Amino acid sequence: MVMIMDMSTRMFKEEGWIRKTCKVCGKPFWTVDPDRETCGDPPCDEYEFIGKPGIPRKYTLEEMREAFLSYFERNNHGRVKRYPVLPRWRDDVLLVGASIMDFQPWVISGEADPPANPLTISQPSIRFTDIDNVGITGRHFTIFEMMAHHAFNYPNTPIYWMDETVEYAYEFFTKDLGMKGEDITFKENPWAGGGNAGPAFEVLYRGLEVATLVFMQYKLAPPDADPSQIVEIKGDKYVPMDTRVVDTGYGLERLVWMSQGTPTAYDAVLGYVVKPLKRMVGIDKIDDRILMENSRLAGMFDIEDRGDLRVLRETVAKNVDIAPDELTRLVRPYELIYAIADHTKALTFMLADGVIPSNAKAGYLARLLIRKSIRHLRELGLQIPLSEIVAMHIKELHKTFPEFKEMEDVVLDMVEVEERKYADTLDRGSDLVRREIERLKKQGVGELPLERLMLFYESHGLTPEIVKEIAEKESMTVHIPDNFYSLIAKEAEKGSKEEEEKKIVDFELVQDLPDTRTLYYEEPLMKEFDAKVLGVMENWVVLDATAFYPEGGGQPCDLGELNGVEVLDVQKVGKIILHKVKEPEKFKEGGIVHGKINWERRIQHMRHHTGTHVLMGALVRVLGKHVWQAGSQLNTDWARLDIAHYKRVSEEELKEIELLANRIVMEDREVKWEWLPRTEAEQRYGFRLYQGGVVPGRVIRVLSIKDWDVQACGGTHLPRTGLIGPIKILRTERIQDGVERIIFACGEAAIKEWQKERKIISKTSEVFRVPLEKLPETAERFFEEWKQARKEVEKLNKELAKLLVYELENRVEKIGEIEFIGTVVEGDINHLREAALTLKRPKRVVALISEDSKAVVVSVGDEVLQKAGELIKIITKVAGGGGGGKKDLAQGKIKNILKAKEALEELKKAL
RNA sequence: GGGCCGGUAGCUCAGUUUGGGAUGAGCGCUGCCUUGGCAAGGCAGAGGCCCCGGGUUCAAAUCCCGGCCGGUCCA
Repeated sequence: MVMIMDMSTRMFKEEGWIRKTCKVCGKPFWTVDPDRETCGDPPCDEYEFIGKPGIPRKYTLEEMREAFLSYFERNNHGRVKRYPVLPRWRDDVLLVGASIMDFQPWVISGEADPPANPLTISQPSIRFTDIDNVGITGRHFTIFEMMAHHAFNYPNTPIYWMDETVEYAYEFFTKDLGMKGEDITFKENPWAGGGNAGPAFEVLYRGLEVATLVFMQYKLAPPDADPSQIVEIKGDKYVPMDTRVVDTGYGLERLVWMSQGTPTAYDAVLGYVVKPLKRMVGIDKIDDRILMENSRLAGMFDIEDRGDLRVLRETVAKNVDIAPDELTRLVRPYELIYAIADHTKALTFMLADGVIPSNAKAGYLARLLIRKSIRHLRELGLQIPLSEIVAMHIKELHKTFPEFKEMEDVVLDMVEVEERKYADTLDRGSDLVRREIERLKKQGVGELPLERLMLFYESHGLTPEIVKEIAEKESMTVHIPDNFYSLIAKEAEKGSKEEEEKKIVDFELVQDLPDTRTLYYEEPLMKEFDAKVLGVMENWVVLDATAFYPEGGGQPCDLGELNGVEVLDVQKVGKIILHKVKEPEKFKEGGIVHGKINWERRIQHMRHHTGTHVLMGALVRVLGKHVWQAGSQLNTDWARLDIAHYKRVSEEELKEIELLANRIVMEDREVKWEWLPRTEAEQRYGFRLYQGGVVPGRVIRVLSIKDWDVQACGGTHLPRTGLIGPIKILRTERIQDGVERIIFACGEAAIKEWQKERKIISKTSEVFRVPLEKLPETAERFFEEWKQARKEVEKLNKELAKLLVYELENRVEKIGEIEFIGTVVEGDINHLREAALTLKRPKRVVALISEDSKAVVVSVGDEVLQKAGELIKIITKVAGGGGGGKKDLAQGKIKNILKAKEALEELKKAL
């Protein structure tokens, strides 16, 4: 069944709107203008506001945002602060690309309350899909603010739906902004994405899409869905949702642009970067006519590769009657400046919100923006640091986003570090290219093969443009195909393979049992307890209550015994806890059991867990607020904490962190935990809560160390930091670009580490027979002397070889024309080879066999017909072993030294 | 998370394809010669666990497997 839906809203009926079909694209749309024939969306219509704004007064970004938010506030919507662009509350997307993503999945599923309902927000959103269009089309951004009003219609509490949504939009546009109602069209265009779908309107005005109104009411159908409920949208099967959501998106930048009528949206909203850059470049002033024609046509284009761009250039050039090359020369600097302004803005948000540049995930996207921007600056011939441009954004935007000021130092440092890294990459790369060219030239190749070009990009980060620049200086031609990057993508596809699915044990049997009471939360120091058996499945026992902590959140499960029977594993399924026991037959439903926890193990887990939080607080304070937990794993005798950080942690910093963490221990601070509704916890403590990753559930457990650290955490903790005992940092590792691993030990484990270290040191000093403090210099001296001795041996070997040579010179036998030296001597392979090579003469064959090392060497002079590699086979054939080599020298080893003489005789015969 | 590239003298790298010999190259370093002094040049010399571990082989910098470290592209 394909979705057919009546989309005639109250306003359309009462105000006499007409439903028409676009004569170009064939899609249905609503208008009050009886003469209108097209839907209003490019390319069916083109921009009509360039040079003649479609909104009576000019708005700045701040003014437009405020106009929108306050309109909806006046209409009973709660105003909500923006969310970070790095979505800490979910792990299925890298960046926030729409306002609705703030409320997925918890609010939409009903597990968390919306911060207000209905609500209004302006959410900075980042999308990379159109990155190649940015700067060129005039309307695409990698970052934009999606202004929105959302209503969450939960099953029994409807807020509002289609009628009201359309009316709000229309009233805001016409009354508050003064847009002309007859030029507004509502185009019907069902929407689907992120597992949800529903009918939607695109709101179009003078050739520009200014808003999208989505009525989310379907979700992807589960495999067991009732067939009568299924609807099909854009080829996928959906079923109705319990919660229907009004999901709108108004383009803040586009509305500002509409009000200013500038040639591009970038001029309207990024002037504070665009203007100074134009000044610095000393850009040619272009005829407005060319600029506007370019914008008008670019607005209808979607650039996917260099071929598309060429078509755009040719079309514009024809219309304004200049050569395409001339047009490119004029327009290109503008495009570069626009792209830089946009990219650095997206970067500012990402870095300030905690993205660390790296070679993976969101961090890679940050690096991508940095490198693209640097290349654009190069192309412009501008030699200013990228951080300077980022600083411009912070200066402009901190009034609206005060958090930028707080992060400024770290953000600018990250950009500088990245800039240096890229400079290194380019330096290394251009050396590589030059060497490769030299090689190719020697082979007489005049053009760089495509395969090399791709290798330079994929393995060394050199774009074809940069390679071309270097190559042409060395007079080597380079041809870059229009679809270069598509070729790379294809290449990448070949390598990717399906990921193996993790196997989860089927615990469906426990579905009907009640939730297990968690005694380890109620009484964290409980070592023994009594409970009732609710069920036994295979070798798993379920109780009504337990003090056994099940594996989770990086903390391993507790071990111990139930009624004296060993507990091997403890797992959690939903809210039911299962104990795997050695002898399940000893348990029966309804029985009472006495549980005993292996306390030595558990207390170490608690020390390490609370210690992790203490350490985290120290890391943030010493390294900066960008530091986030990227994972952690506790064990009995050590623990590790992975953190996002953009450079290696220095020895100095480590000392400071360790000291600070131990001070917090010694201050014996209070550790508290409480259960809070998700939204309330987020609003009180911010997203810093989600250090340990996303936590599920309507209420979440918040763990705080007084004035030091607050996190959502389900682990078991000590009530005071003093109980942790010493915290000892063992070492750090860089597990990935942008992620540092800190390995440490707490409590008894820390003490054991110290004892282990002392043992290593005392053992070592015993070996060297010197006091501890003399160890470094002694080790160094020994190493030096060892190297010296090795050299001495080498030298002596050469001396011995000389002696041998001297002796052997007298043992030449004549076999026809050929001189032959064949004898059994002493020495290792190096020794023999040295002698054989020194003895080599044009008409001479030398064959030496070592008595002690069984090594064989044969050297053959230039004027001898046989090859050394063949001659040595004669020896190994007789005396066993093997060997081989080239024409003039062969080496090998024999098995039977007693046959050495016989072998040499055999060889002699062959000459 | 996956793919690709790399790790040899203090530094930048040849050599790895096809296993056999580190005369390795340039820069830097030390000494001497030339010079009034400097720049520069000439001569001589020092400096290598060929990333680590295992395997194959008579033989591994070189081939295979594993690990560590660095770089890079993609999602």
